[in-house]
Amino acid sequence: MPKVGMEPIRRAALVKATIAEIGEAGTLDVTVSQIAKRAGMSSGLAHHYFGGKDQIFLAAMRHTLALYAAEVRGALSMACTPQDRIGAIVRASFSHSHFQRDVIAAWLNFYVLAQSSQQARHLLGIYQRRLRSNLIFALRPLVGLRAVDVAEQLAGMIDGLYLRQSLGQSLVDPERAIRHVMRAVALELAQGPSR
Amino acid sequence: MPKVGMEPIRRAALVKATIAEIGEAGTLDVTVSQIAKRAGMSSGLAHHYFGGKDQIFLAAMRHTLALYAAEVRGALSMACTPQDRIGAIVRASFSHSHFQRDVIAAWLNFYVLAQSSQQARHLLGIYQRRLRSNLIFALRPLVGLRAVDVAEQLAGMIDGLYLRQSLGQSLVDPERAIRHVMRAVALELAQGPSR
Amino acid sequence: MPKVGMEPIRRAALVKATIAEIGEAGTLDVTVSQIAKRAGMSSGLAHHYFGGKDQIFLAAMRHTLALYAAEVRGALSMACTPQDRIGAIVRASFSHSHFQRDVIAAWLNFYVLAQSSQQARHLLGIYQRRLRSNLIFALRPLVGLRAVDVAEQLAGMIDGLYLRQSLGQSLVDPERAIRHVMRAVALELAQGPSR
Amino acid sequence: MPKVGMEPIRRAALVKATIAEIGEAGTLDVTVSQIAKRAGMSSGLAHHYFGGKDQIFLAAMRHTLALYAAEVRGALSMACTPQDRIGAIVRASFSHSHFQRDVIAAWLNFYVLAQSSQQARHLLGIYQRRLRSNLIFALRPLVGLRAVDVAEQLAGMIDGLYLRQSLGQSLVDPERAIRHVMRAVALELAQGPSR
DNA sequence: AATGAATGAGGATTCATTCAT
DNA sequence: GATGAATGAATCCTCATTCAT
Repeated sequence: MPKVGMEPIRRAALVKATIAEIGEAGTLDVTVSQIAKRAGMSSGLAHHYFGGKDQIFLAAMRHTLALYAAEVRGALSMACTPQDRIGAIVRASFSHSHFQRDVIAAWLNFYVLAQSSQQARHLLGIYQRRLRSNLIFALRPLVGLRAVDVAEQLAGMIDGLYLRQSLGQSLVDPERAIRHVMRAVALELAQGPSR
Repeated sequence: MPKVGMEPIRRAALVKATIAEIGEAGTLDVTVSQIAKRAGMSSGLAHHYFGGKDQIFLAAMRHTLALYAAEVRGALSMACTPQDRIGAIVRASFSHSHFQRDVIAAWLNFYVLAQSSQQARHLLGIYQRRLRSNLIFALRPLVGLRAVDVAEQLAGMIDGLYLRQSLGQSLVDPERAIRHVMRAVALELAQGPSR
Repeated sequence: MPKVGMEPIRRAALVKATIAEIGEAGTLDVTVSQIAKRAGMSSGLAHHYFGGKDQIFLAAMRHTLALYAAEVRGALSMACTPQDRIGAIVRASFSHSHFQRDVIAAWLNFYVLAQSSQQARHLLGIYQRRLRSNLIFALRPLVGLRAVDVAEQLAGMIDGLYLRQSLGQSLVDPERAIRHVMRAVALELAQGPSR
Repeated sequence: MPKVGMEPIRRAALVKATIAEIGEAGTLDVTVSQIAKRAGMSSGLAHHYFGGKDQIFLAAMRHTLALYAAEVRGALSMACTPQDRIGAIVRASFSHSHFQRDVIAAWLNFYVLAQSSQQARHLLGIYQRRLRSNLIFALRPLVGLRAVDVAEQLAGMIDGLYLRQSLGQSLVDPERAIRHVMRAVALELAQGPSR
């Protein structure tokens, strides 16, 4: 069964399996064996490629964050006006691929991991700062000095609405979440720029 | 060494130790022995009183939620106007006792626990519904039909700003969080009631 | 089955089992489970008392060294003349309890352990220095300045004859080993003191 | 990349790497991968050539023993008198190539291996018997019937002094060891032949 | 000939839980 | 009521060995 050039394929399979497994269990308490099995390989191989459970988790986190970042970047690239930019960010945050029960649960667990893992904290910090700066950049022309405050407000609302889905008994509804955020944006914009 | 009437004291000590331990570790991966030791007793006794680790966690969660609920209730009881009520809820959500690194981390972990524990999910559901209904009740007179939407918006913002603190490298700043939420409230109220 | 005050008993049983197991296997490649089983307890308990495999090995080594030291001390306490002292040391080195296939094999393995374990090296260093200084002390009155050289010679012979038994197909013969060493001693003493 | 006629080169590289690795680690707990890597090849190839880890160890041992034997043989071939023969054996035992920290550690580990491996024991037995018979042969003309006893004495001293170097914190000093053994020889010879 | 991908058994270690005292 | 001794299942990780390429 040994093949050559399998490394990227194996790694991708493991990352995907990790997210799925965490999402399904709702916990980081998944075993390497479970992950490996879902990815169609032995636990030994998982260790071979990643060196340990921690590294597997971090890789999964990196992947998740990268997917999100790519989604935001793609949406932003098509935005012409500041208003569009804000909409792009919000919509990407609740996009189909990002806004699924499993992924949300994994994301939540990454927040927890960040409490005890230096590296996880670092990764999540990058996400948070990027979201913040993307928002500020888009808001500056519209609300001037209030941009920082509004960005924090919106970032909080995005994260919070996202988080609250992890428990939602009802089906997740991205449109509803998007509408909530955009409503707050509209009200702020209506105030015009500060200074 | 056996004493009578110790049960409530022991239980309280264990609950407190559990929150502290989870908060410090940033994880639910704390051992019963650690918790018991911090509470000044043997692990066996912890089991004796709670029956198992899960029950200890649930008790800690119940306690945390009850504290928060009491804080909200207390604040609400002094509020006269709808506006006051909203302010009371927001302020309670970021109150001193509730808005500390340790407690926030524990809270975050309870969200995670809720993914895999029916009972934890139930408890957290109560919290979410209560927050939502408290907000709706206060908002109804002010924004009419929009109350539900605004309540969800605000609940999301509260949870999100709260959550974002768990990673914040900077010191937690309740006033700033409160200001963000109240600003959104003000803008909504300025629209007047719908219908 | 839990009892109180078992710790010293358990520890002693584990130490004894460790030496027996190493002796029988001829290797440090024995599992904690094997040791624990031979000592009549679970592997978990072995860890509980010693904290890890390394610590178990070190304890076994310490015990072995202590036994030897006690044997030497006892023999020395009854020696009146320098000659007696030398005889006591040599005889203790090949005493019944010390000169058995199992114990010799364990001892040999401790030498190996000392190559990679700082602590084991430390322990063995103590043994070597003590043997050396005991010999020098006894030899000084008899051979004067040559004491150091003769001590090293004898120490080497003792260790070497001891070591060679670990492979001996023939039955180990302490008397023969003792005779070899004492013969070398006699020849040196016949030279009289230097300077 | 496959080449022909590589076998002897590969085998030699592996043997050398094995001794170096064991010497460095101070343990037989080295992996085949480590050895293969040091020898500049894959672990698979190491298995291909030797069939298994045990065989690699045995080959390394055989090589080490052969080197020593060659050294002794070479030295003996230039010895004319029985005294010279003894000196040759002793000097070879502490020759530069043989008396290095790494090699000594490997040698010690081979002693351990001999406890659990029939074949290793066999190899070491050959070494021991050869040393013994070489000594007896050289001693017979000088000490007559005492040859056997003296040979055992000297063999013990050689092995013991060699062994003690493996722990020596001080630099290894072959001259000193040689002097110790030769001193014992001189004293015995001074007694003249028995019977 | 050579690689390194892949497996899977084995072992140290941890920990919730039980229970004799 | 209280302890902590004791168990054993569970998990991470390592590594010899095999084998497709």
